[in-house]
Formats: sequence, C-alpha cells, structure tokens
Amino acid sequence: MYTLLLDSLAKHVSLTEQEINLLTSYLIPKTLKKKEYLLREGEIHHKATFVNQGCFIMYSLDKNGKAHVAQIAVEGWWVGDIYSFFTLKPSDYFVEAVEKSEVLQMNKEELEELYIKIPKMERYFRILVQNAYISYRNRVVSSMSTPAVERYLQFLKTYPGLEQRIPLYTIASYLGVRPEFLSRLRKKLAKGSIS
Amino acid sequence: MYTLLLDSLAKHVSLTEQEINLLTSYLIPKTLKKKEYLLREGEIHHKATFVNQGCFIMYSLDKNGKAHVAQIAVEGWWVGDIYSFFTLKPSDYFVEAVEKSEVLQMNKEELEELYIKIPKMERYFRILVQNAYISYRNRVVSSMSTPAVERYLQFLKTYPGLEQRIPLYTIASYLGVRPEFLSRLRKKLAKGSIS
DNA sequence: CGTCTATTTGAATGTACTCAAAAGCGGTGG
DNA sequence: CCACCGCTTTTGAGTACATTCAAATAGACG
Repeated sequence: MYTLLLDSLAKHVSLTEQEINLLTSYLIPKTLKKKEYLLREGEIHHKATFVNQGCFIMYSLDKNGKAHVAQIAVEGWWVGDIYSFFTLKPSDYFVEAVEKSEVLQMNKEELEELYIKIPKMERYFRILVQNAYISYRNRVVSSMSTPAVERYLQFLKTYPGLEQRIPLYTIASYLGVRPEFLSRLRKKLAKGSIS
Repeated sequence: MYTLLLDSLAKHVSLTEQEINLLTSYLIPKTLKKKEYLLREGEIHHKATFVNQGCFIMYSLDKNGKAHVAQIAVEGWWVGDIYSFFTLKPSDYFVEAVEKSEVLQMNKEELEELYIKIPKMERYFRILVQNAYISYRNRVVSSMSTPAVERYLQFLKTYPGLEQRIPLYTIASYLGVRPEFLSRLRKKLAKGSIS
C-alpha cells in the first residue's frame, strides 16, 4: 500500500518507523474509475495527492474549448495543481483519471500539522516543488526549440510504456501538436529505423 | 534607492520602519555595464538580486550553441536562477545585463538570517517563487497553443516599451522564433491595423 | 452487433525556418 | 567629425514542419 510512497520519500529524507506510522495514519486511500475527476476548474485543490496506481492528467481548457495537458502523473508521482493547493485559490485545471486509479490523499491542514510533527516532511515537499518548477522551466525551452519528433521521443523516455496506456490525442495535447500529426509521426518512426 | 523594492514588498507584506531599516542594511548595491554578467553557466547563484534599474536576461545555450531566453527582468523584478539559489547547485543559465543596470543584492546566508529576524520575508519570497512557477507553467501552455504573433502581442503587454530597449533577436529568442521571422511579424503588425 | 469514439489517411494550406544577401546602425579610431 | 567595421535587422526565395478539413477505417464498450 505505501511502498511506492516510502520509496519516493526515501530518495530525499530518511524517516524513522514511528514517523512513517504517523505519516501513513494521515493518508486516506481513494480509488477512481477511468474518466473520473480529482479536481475541476474553479475548485480549490486542498488535497495533496499521491498516485499509487494508475494515471492522471492535469489539463486546462482554452477559450476555444481545446484541452492542453500541463502534467501527466503515473504511479509514484504526486499530482494536482500545486498553485491552487498552496494559495487556496480556485484552480484553472482539471485533474482526470486516464485509467482506473488509486491515490493516497491528505488535506492541506493535516499536511501543515505533519510539518510541525515531522519537519523533514517540509523538506521533502519543498524539493518536490522545486523539481516541478524545473520541469516546467525546461519544458518552456524544449517546447520552443525542439521539433515535435524529439519531444515525442523524450516523452517515451520519461514515461516508458505509457504510450500504450493513454490515448494518442492526450499525448498529442501534452506535446502541443494535433492528433493527426502525432499519428503520422508514429508511422514514420515505425518505418524508418527508430530513435 | 529602495523605493521600487519597498513597493514590491508592500504588495505582499507590511513591514515596520524598523524592519525596513534592517532589511535595507543587508542590501548591497551594484551597477553593471551593458553585456556584463551577473551569473554564468556552471556557477552557483548565491545572491538574491533585485533589479533597481535596467534590464537583464537569463538564458541557456543548447547543444548547438543557440541561446534560449528563459526570463526577462526589468526594474522592480527579481532576477536569477532560483533553482541554483535554493539548491546551491551549479546553474545552467547565464544572467546578462542588456543595458546599463543597477541591482540590490543579498547573500543566501544573509537572507536566511533575515528570515529568522523578519519571518514575513519568508512569506514574501514564497509568493515570488509561486508566481515564477505559475509564469513558467502558463508559458508552457501558451508556447504550444498560441501562434507567435499573439505571443508577441502578449509580450508587448507584459513588458510595455521594452521592445525598444532590447534587441529584436533577444525578444525572438524569448518567444521561441527566429529573428528573421519576428522582423516579418513586426512589419505585418505595422501595416495591417494593430492588435 | 451496433454505436460511439479514436485513429489513420489524403489533400490543401499556413506558419515558421533556412540560407543568402543587402541594408541599416552604432561605435571606434584616425 | 567622418569613414569604416562589425553587428543587427530586413528582404527574398525556397523548404520543412505542422495544421485544417474531410472522409475512411479501426477499436472499445455496452
């Protein structure tokens, strides 16, 4: 149940058995069906959410009603609108389960409590936020300077096997191209020697 | 000397006269000539830097030696590689003065000291980091879903008048297009009724 | 099995890039 | 103070990357 989360924690902080017990006592498991929402535009995201199984996308809708995928999260990742979580402002994003999924959740107030009891946890989350920051910053550069094929290959590396779990049009949206075009890219990659 | 900074602070926290005096006592002014560097790739960015006058760009070089502008900062903004600052890891970026500039700086250790003496300052910087985060997140979506013309118009709104202070090729790099193309865009905008 | 949605394919178009060369502009030294 | 040099911007022509629209095909699910 908690293996993945403990692995993630272990990468950044080391916790005693007691601390682990305390931490896990705060977590509420939840399962979601395919296409269920964890968060909708306009809502405030007050739950920190760790993906134990399954896959989520976070996307916004532009004025033409087109979806733009800002984040993809699979097992072992935290998912959600960090900004809404920290500021308690309404989110501009939807967070949707792409497949049957299972998450562990904690309310913001409980997280604050936990910070006091286990200060190391604050460090852990600070590092996660820093990483999220970097990841967006890098994506700004790559989305502007790298052609779509390479961005797709990069996606394959970052999320191995995921291209078979989520629909093509979702990947296309994440990469910033139209589905028709990604379809053609895949075809080319399949013919011409890969990579 | 401190007007701009105090304005920026006032937007998020309210400080007593005493606190302001303490804060300003930590700040070291520095002037830079056009094309001087505040930070180079590989260096650790241990100074928080507020722009009092002038303009800076933060950019990285890709494997082909092409520059990609990640951030532009004018008077009233903080500039620099936040990630390197917080992690004390070497930066991937250059921070360069685009024109004769004047900044106020504080070392990381001194900032930590200040946090203890004026906890409100921690709040102020946390908000700034959140805003930087949002700004990159929005740029990811806009760079992928918005044509270059609109991104340019957006740039003009965000940085009024700046198009006359920094070279065209720098703006092009910030927008993710080639200079030749931005030149043509400008021409079109000048002819056809604007906006 | 049928329906609804997702993917593929085709043709035409538009957006942005490359390469090359000319024009403009700013600073520096004579 | 002017002439020259180097760098930035503009212009032109050809090309590549990615989109639109429309229609056909394939898959998924009840």
